[in-house]
Amino acid sequence: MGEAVNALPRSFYARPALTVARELLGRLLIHDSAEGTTSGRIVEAEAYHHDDPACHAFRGRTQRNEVMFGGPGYAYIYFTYGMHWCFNAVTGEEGVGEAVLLRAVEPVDGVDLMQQRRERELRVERLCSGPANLTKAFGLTGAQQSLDLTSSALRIEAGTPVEDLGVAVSRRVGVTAGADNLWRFYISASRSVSKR
DNA sequence: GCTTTGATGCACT
DNA sequence: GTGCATCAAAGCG
Repeated sequence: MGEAVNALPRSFYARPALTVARELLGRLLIHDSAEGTTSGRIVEAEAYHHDDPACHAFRGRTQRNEVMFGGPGYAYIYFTYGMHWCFNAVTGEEGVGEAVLLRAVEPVDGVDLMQQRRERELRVERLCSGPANLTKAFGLTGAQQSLDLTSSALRIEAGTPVEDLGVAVSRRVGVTAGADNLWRFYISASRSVSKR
């Protein structure tokens, strides 16, 4: 609990969102909470490059997207559709405004806790399949806003990077602006990917 | 201020 | 495959 020696360093995030999104696959997302620890292997991520109309930071700094400009390696968590939380890792240099949306992980530790939080879903491979499913199973809300992913209760460790051959690319889910960009990456063999 | 939209998930057909 | 719940932030004027 609380150990961050294996967490990916800030330099990992201080690169373009496109690069970081692909390289986050296979990594380990960990959240230590009062209820216990949950962790999972990242199997799906989308890049939101600063020069992209679909990116929350595209039109400049606002109260909502402030964290995206605060430097790489921090958690950007936002509320959407009136009921869902989504979790991003801020990427690029400070002041740029871009991030990677984590869309799905394969549960590793804390499966019982995830099932309690989800209440509904019983199949393990689907507990964190989808950006809002993931945040619910991990207990992530605005309370974790801007936590340091390199050294806090919410962090990402090295895990096992995937071979290029195991990575599939597609359009991002639910995006209208910049829809043609193939900026969604996922591990094609994983049962936990949210959409095919 | 007032309206529109959305990086969704789920129930239902 | 389709429709809906539900509301904060952005966009507009």
